Amino acid sequence: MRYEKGHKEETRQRIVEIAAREFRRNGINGIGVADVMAQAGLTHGGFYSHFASKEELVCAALDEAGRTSRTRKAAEEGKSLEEILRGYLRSEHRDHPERGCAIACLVAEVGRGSKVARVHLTAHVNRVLELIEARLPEGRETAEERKKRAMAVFSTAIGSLQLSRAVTDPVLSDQLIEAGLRGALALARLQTKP
Amino acid sequence: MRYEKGHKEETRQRIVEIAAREFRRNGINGIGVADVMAQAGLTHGGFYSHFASKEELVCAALDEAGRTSRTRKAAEEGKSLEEILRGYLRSEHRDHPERGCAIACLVAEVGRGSKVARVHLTAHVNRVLELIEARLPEGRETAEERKKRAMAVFSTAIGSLQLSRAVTDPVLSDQLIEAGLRGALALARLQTKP
DNA sequence: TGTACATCAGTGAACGCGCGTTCACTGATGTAC
DNA sequence: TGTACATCAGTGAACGCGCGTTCACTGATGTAC
Repeated sequence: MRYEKGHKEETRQRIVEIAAREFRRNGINGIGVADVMAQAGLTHGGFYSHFASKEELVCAALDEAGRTSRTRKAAEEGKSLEEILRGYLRSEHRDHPERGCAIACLVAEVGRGSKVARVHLTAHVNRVLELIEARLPEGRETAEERKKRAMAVFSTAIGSLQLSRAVTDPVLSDQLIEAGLRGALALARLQTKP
Repeated sequence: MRYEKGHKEETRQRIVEIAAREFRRNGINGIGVADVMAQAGLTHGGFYSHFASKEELVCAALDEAGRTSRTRKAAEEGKSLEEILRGYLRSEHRDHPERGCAIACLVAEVGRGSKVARVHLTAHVNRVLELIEARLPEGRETAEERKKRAMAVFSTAIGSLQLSRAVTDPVLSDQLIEAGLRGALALARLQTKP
């Protein structure tokens, strides 16, 4: 064969990594297949020997973003929930969506998109929720209550991050991040009642 | 003149209302100028006698969505924050983005878009935050603390609404809404500490 | 060892399509004389 | 009162462009004999 063994897999991986970055930066509609391929040093025609469609790339990119998520990495390193949330709700994350949380960048767009992509996003969401839940302080609550506590924490985090990115007032933007952090931390400590 | 006085204004208003609906439903990139005009019973060519560009329509639609926001309406009717949040975090709202919160639908996309559109979204965000803040239970906190409390409440609300829309598991979706509601209510009651 | 052939990742022209935008035009009405 | 002209919201063909996708092809290498 022309290329060493594993070459194609490496190329595919490179494409997926670039896509994961560019989709987060520009939105799925904001970046084209040809652009991704060019960034990988290839021409657009070769794309379809790796993927059946752009949608398939979207799914692979969502998985990749989930797999390499810094939140997950922090969790694996044994960081506490507070540390994880502080890593998530900071200006560096706000200013660099391309290497940040894919859910915050793409929830709405994926939500409007194909079922398959939504399934991949859902898997990612579930993993993050489990990760948060496992790090919640103990409490006398049911498993479902606990799960909902994690959901509220994560909702606060992605909501404030997104708002902080969209808003034009830099002071407001900073406040949103900080408010989100405090809120998420407070909810993590809290046992919500029905 | 061919048309009665005010005709053009009425047409423009019709276009803006349809755009506000369709942008929320499909995203800004998901609906074209020609489509909006067709829904208004017009042809696409006439669009540019009303607006200089699609971007201008986006701004007008964001303003319209803010102006006719059900949250704002509920607030004007004297509803409490709890009632407002219960109106926001319900399955009906999740299932009908087209007549719901434009911020939840479009934060990310507008955030990636033009400065002008972001300015209009920011104005909308500020109005919602003021509205929440004014309905927060009293507390011994600074004005800024209070404002941040409102921010955390709103972040939780839009975050959980968006997640509930994107996720494919209907049980999880319902849980996300409920968790968001409880979380937002808890944060509204809470005085977060620095 | 040398030659013919098979393989296959990647190329680049081409396709159809939808988009935002432009523009010469229409035609019903109001206005001027 | 009648005629000529001005107005202007809306029409629809056309524009250039970028997109996702297809496909015949290339050319370096491995394999068969």
